[in-house]
Amino acid sequence: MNQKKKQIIDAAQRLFIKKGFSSTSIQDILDEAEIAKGTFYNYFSSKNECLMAILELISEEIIQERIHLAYGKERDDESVFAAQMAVRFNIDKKHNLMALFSTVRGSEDKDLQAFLDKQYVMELHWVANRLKEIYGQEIDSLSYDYAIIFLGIVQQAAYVVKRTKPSIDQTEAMIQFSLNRISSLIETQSGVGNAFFHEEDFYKFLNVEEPSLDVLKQQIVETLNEINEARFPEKEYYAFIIEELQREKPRMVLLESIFLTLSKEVEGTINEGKIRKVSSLAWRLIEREKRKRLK
Amino acid sequence: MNQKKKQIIDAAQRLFIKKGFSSTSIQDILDEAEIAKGTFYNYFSSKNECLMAILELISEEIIQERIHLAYGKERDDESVFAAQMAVRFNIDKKHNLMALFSTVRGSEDKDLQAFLDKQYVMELHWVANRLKEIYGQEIDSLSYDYAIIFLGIVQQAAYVVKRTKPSIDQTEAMIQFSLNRISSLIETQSGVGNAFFHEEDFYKFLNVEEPSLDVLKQQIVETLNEINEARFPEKEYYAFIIEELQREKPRMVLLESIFLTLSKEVEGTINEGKIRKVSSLAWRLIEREKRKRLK
DNA sequence: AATAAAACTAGACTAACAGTATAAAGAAAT
DNA sequence: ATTTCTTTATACTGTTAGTCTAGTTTTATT
Repeated sequence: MNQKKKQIIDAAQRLFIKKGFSSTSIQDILDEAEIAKGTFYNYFSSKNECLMAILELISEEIIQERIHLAYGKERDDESVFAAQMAVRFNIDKKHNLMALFSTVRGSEDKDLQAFLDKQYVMELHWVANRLKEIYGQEIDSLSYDYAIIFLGIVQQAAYVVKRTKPSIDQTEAMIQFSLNRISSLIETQSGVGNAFFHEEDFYKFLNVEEPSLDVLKQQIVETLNEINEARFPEKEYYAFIIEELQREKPRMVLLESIFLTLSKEVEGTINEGKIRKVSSLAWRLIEREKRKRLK
Repeated sequence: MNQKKKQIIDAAQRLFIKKGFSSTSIQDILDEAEIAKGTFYNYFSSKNECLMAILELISEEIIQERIHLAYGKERDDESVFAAQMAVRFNIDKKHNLMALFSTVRGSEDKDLQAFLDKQYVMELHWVANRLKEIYGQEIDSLSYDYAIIFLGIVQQAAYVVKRTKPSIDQTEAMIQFSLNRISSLIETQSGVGNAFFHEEDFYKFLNVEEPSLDVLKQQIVETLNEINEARFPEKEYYAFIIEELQREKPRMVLLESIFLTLSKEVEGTINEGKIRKVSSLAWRLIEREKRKRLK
């Protein structure tokens, strides 16, 4: 990411945390970032867009952290899932984001609304798939029902906990509470009744086709090419990844491992952002491949 | 309620529905209500306060409607509860309030936040008590857990339904879905494990003591006295209520019936608002008495 | 090194807005 | 009849988002 843009985002984030979103004026951001107004509007067309950029970064951070947590562990390990769920709350806490998110939840800005809906559905997909991995493929048709119920419990519990016991960190306990309830639900009525929610519903409302595997691959290669320059020591990684993706059956295990190393390698460098992006693309690819092979 | 105040609230509500909360300026409200700026600030110190007044009215409307639905029915009738839950969604729909509520959910205004928290906790209390009535007093210690889970499911489902199938009215189906899940949860694990949430937690965070029965009675009498003027035909009702409340053991069944008739009687008159308020106070009183007698 | 293109700065400017203040007209109460 | 409260109309202050322009600095290209 561009240095100025990063500078703006950092400043904005500091201020949003400190003063809240709506009490932070654009002028405040200009002062904090020590840039001119024109520069700001060169990168963002509004405060909302700046906010979206921040939220996107955080979202990538969450995905990244979840990958690390899962690495090397069994996919049906419930405690891994619990830890992965906790990531969102911890990162929110770290960035004091709760307030930010809710600021934005009720915005009347169409773009922002669409952006949040999209993030929400991505989370929903992820939860549904993880539940399937943990409780078995037989819950398949009900996995979205369960995902919605689970997210409902977690969010509601978080809301209440935050207001009743803001001092103590109850994140773990709260997630465990929600997990107990959802697993109790799943165990007693798996396969019973019809699903109320279906995967297809979400594609429709997101207005996106699930991208094909080939499209995903191409996006990864493209992004890699953008950063693939001789002077970087990670050059071999990039070459390998691109090569591997061309294969008939890319060895996903290898790729997963490479991305993990790579994302540590570039931590703090200029490429961090792009690698994070490419890595989250790759993760989706890997997920999809695994699912395909299960069927 | 004062005529000018009502005029302002009506205008504001129309505009909030039409244009959204944050896109409605105070000037817009002045134009719509055909009043001067000074008048507005005479009644509300900000747009937020005006909004709170609107939300409060709606909240009373919901309580009122729920009372009507329950009247004469068994307290453990699940379908009554389903209908009562639907009230909130239908009224929200009627006033196009979904947007309004979420607009406000993330506000950084302290007062507004406190106001919403309070409304939320009142809803939570109500749900917890209704669940106890429906599924038996033995779920007692867990009733807040269940209430939170239930509200979580309902809200999440509503959020998703609104985005996936905004055209069809799925309110009933969605509530039934949530009810099925919560009753399945309750039946399979009632009495098992410790409660995660407790009634006391909410008193603490609301910074309110649960008002004593006497305080409730007093509030009712006071409000009644404010409207108890000779020229109103409902004079006998008021006198009777006040008298009945003085008794050692007020006959709650009588009072409930009187309030029901009374609230119909004053519909559309100048006293409607006050009666609604007094009626919701009385309802809490009646609830409390019934609970006391069960123990 | 010269030049062209871009990114950036500083600040002026407009328009919308919240909220305060005031003076005068009108209504209600005593 | 007089006082008190409410309402109006309008002016004023101060803040904000966003546009625009003219000039400067940085970066890439030849």
